[in-house]
Amino acid sequence: MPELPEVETIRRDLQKVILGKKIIRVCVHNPMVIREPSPAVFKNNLKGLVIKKILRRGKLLILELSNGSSLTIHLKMTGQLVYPGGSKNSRVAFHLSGGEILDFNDQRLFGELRLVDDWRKIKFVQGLGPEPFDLTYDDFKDMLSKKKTKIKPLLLEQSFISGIGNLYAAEILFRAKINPWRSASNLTDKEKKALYKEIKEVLNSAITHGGSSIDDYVRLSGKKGNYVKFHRVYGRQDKPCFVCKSLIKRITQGGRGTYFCPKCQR
DNA sequence: AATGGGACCTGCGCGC
DNA sequence: TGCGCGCAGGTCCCAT
Repeated sequence: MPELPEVETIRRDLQKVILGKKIIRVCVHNPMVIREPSPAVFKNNLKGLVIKKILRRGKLLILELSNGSSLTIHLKMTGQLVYPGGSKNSRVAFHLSGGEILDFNDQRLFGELRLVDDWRKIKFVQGLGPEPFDLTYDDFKDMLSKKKTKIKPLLLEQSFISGIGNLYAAEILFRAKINPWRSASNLTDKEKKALYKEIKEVLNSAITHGGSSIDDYVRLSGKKGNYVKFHRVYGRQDKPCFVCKSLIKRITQGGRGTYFCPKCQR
């Protein structure tokens, strides 16, 4: 489940190997993942364009191209980018100059590829909240005080803050010692400060270690990310807390699994 | 505004 | 062995 750290890891990986390469040909093996324009136009218009810049906004990957348009990629749950690729199971294969292939794989077909004139105008992008690393503490504090929502679902809201998903929300709240049921506006200043600090630290550390390879996520090379060994709560239901030995709980909030330590997180 | 549910998909692990 | 079911969670959409 690629979240900000996984997408940023892929962005950095891509930057090292495909920047400046030309898209020679696009093979669409499953048109479902191409959301705009039509698959035929998508294929045709990408041909001959050079990859000029590789950006990330929230969990969205953006490849800016030589004619000013952009290829945007949302991996959703099971999307992967692999290079050098060439897998028979890929959904879309981008043949690049130099002879190698960039594969877009996606088991569950939730992923979204778009070719757009201006990525900033995509509805999804317009709805995104601030990037965690651009956010000042004062702004964050204000944002929290205006929300009565439970803090865990709030962290998942991309319009509130962009890039955090189910896994990192759990890890961040554990490290900030905040119970997932707490209301955002009721957090103490100390808790808000801890939360602000842990959002940056957890995401940063996860990027440093190449993201968390659970389920389908792999880096561009196909290798796994190493952050799973730093997980404190995610996926650790009924296992002892690393801090206090209480058993980690799994509850459901807004239809999503939430892992936490009932003793450390009050 | 907050909250809950279903939809999109598919493979996996479970119980029978 | 094999079948059906629930589950995983990013995002959108609808209902309350």
